[in-house]
Amino acid sequence: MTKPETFSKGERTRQAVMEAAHQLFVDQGYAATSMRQIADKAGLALGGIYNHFPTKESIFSEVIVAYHPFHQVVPVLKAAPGDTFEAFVRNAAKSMIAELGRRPDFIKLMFVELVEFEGKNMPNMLQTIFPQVLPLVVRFTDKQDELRGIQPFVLFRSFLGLFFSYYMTEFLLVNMPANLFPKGSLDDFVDIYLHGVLAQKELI
Amino acid sequence: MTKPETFSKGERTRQAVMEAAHQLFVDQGYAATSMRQIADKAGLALGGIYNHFPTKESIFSEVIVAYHPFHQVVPVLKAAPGDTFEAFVRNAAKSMIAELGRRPDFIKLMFVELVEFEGKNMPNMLQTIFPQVLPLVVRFTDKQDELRGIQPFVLFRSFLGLFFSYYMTEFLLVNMPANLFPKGSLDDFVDIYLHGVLAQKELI
DNA sequence: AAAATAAAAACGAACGTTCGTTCTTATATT
DNA sequence: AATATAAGAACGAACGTTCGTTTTTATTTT
Repeated sequence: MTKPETFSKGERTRQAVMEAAHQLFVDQGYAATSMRQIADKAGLALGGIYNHFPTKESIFSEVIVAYHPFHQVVPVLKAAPGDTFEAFVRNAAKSMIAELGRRPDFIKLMFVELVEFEGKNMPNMLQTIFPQVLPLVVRFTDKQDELRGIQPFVLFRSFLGLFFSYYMTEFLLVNMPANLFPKGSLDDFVDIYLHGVLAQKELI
Repeated sequence: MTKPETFSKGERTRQAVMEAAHQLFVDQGYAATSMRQIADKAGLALGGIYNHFPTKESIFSEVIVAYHPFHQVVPVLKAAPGDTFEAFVRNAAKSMIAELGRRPDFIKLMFVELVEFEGKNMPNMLQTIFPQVLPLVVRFTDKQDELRGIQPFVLFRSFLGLFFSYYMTEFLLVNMPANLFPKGSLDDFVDIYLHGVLAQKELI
């Protein structure tokens, strides 16, 4: 008598609504997406949605939480193996980019929230995730002896910033006409970061 | 009789409409901003707008072009002084962050466009700016002898990425509750970048 | 197992409101 | 006098939400 493997009818359409809404929000933004579009895409009538969600905003709230990429990214960073700082960075960067790469919708979703809900009291992606992400800074403190005495927070922030920007530009380059900007390799970025923070010593 | 210093009445209200629209788009996004709000903020009646702009979209197009931050950033990067690569990077980073800091609306405006107009054929900020930005890569090629043999494009992209992410996180941290993340200093980022790309040698 | 009852879910028309745009009329500007 | 601009009422379409009702699913009673 464990958790039922089969979802109830209600639960299934609830999921369908959220998935449809997620796609539309990512494609068009929040305000430009209508309840009718959501209903059509989810395959039910307009009024039926309101058996599962009280308002349009509540759908967005739940989508934000459910499709939060840190559900995948945080554990990956937390568990990235590596005896040395270098090994950790190489593994962590690769895993993080790989996980994010599976979620090309993430940036759009984050931007939609930033653009259309900033200032309103909504479950904020960044605010809700910072408490989760912050403990990861320990992984940048316990190998201090190999580094050039940079503050752990700066280490962490530059790590996230550099590789997030790699992910973001990679995403943007895909949507560019022609290859104005040649795609790069992640290894180059890892290389730059490691040379940037490690004490002068041999690198692999 | 050169260009008139005094703007005609029409030109002045035209500017007022654009400024009002810009503020509202940045605050609320495009779809969530109504023509009536724009009219109110610009201080004229709804119908009056249509003497100057044919559609709401046309207002957005012109706002995008007029408020494009690269009008300030590109020249700054192009002219950043520096005999050595290190001096150039230090000056360029500082100037770029300073210029962007004067335009906290930029990120929002870029995101609004990305979120609400991607796919539609509009004057795209990134697409129109890449041709302008691309020539700047030469500043990363003519000092190759000081560097560790990294491809110029990778140099450039990691430079932009690292410092743009610095700017963006600085922007986000301001809108954060409390100081979950301590603010950093730009110098740390410059330091990391320089160690990351320079050949092993003394740094200032 | 069958029948009766309750609960959940789906429907689609209709509500009042707001949207972008157009139109007509009045007022400044030149 | 001619032109450009402002005003604001009017338009139909679309918006999010509510409504009463029907249909489906689940639970209880025989």
